[in-house]
Amino acid sequence: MAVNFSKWCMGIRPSVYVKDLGKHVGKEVTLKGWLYNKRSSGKLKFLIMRDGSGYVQCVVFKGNVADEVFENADKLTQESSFEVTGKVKVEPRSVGGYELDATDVKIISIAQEYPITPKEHGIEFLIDNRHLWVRSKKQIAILKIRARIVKAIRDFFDSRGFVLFDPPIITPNACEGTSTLFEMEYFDLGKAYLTQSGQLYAESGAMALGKVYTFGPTFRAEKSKTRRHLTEFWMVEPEMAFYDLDDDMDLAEEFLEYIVQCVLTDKQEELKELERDTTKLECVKRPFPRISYTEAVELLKKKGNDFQWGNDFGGADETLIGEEFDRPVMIHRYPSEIKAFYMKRDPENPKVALAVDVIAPEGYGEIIGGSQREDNLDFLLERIKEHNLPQSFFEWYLDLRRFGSVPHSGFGLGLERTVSWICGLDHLREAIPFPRMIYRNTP
RNA sequence: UCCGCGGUAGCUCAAUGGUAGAGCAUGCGGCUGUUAACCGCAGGGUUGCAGGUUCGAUCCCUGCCCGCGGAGCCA
Repeated sequence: MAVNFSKWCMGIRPSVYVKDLGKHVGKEVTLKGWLYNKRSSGKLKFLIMRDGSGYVQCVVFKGNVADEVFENADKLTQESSFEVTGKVKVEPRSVGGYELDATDVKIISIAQEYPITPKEHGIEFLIDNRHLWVRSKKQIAILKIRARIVKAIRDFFDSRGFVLFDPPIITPNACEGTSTLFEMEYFDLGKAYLTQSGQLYAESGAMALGKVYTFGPTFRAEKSKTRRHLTEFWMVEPEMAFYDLDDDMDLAEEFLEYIVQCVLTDKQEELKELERDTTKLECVKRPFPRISYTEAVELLKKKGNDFQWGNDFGGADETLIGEEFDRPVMIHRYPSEIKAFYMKRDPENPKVALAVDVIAPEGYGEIIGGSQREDNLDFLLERIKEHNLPQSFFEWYLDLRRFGSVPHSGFGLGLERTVSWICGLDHLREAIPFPRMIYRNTP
């Protein structure tokens, strides 16, 4: 019996995407996408199609097509979906360098009046329409760079013997005991919280697998209202057995260099769309400057900032320090009092912790926070008491010191801050598809 | 929570104590090379809400609501 295979084998997916038009010069192709913009000149229409992969200008000339085709082109409104068939030609006058000489235009769906016009809009309006705003050129460029950064992060660790180790999102207590967390009722077990960090769990993973990394969303219920904060953000946290603070810093700088160089190599077009000054990114090469907290305080004082040893740096302080260098700067050995309970104190100076923060250049602030972890059971018990943390919640964590404790270190990198810095954004809300902020959880 | 700024057409903004204006978007018309195209015409408004002052308030005053930016906290 004859079977009509074509009925089952042919879907509706496009056979050609805009980014590949260079391979089809002189040939007729059919593209599917949305109308980005339209200009018309009587008998001549220019349709700018976007299909997610790129943009191409399609020329519809009344004399060359059926009346119905020309009418279809006329009916298309901004963001209407359509299919266009035509011959690909090289055209320097056209954006992207190629152009489609249309022979057929099929309407898929006419868009209603599209709210995001080619003129300027306010940020509130754009965020209200975030689900549509992601179709805009700059947003597409940012989202593509974000995806490339995520791939660079995974590639970096996967190719260096790290194992992905997923921590829980729902936790029974605050990991570090400092931040305000999102609270929930967990059946009959009482209150539970959305995680603020996977780090403590990652330590368990490092004791099992040697080198691990966690990568996922984390949550902070702080009422932060600045361009540097989101309530939901992504963090990658490597954790390594038998790494001290120096090893930790070596890894952090190699990691950042790798991410930036990947974006520079693969995302030139997107960086250009964002008008990013790439010479600033090209500087991001090892070695990064390493200064102690104490040296950073002296630097601030020299710059006329009346900063007291023992305080934590604010955003303005970080910017001042960052300005001194053309690449990320690593600040290590912070006062232990302003750092988390699990950070190991420096045996040579117990007033400071073996911690490191990496400050991005150009005022982007802290993108990495890390440390060597306290591996001594007794010291860790002391810290937990000092911080007034409930020891019972940390028994499992203390077990990691009871059963074959080793020196170990790790750090956390904030994904959106990294995206924001590399893209040169002025607010974190554009670095994630759907930002969650104190006064906004929609769309 | 504190400090500062704002709310006028679908969007971005302007204006004056005396009938509310532009650009974009939308509709119609024009143009064979446009690049946020351009030109002409048209529709589109309870000026955030509630009071007060005034002959008259979008404008001045009071309160409230909403938003934005910054601080603290942090990635």
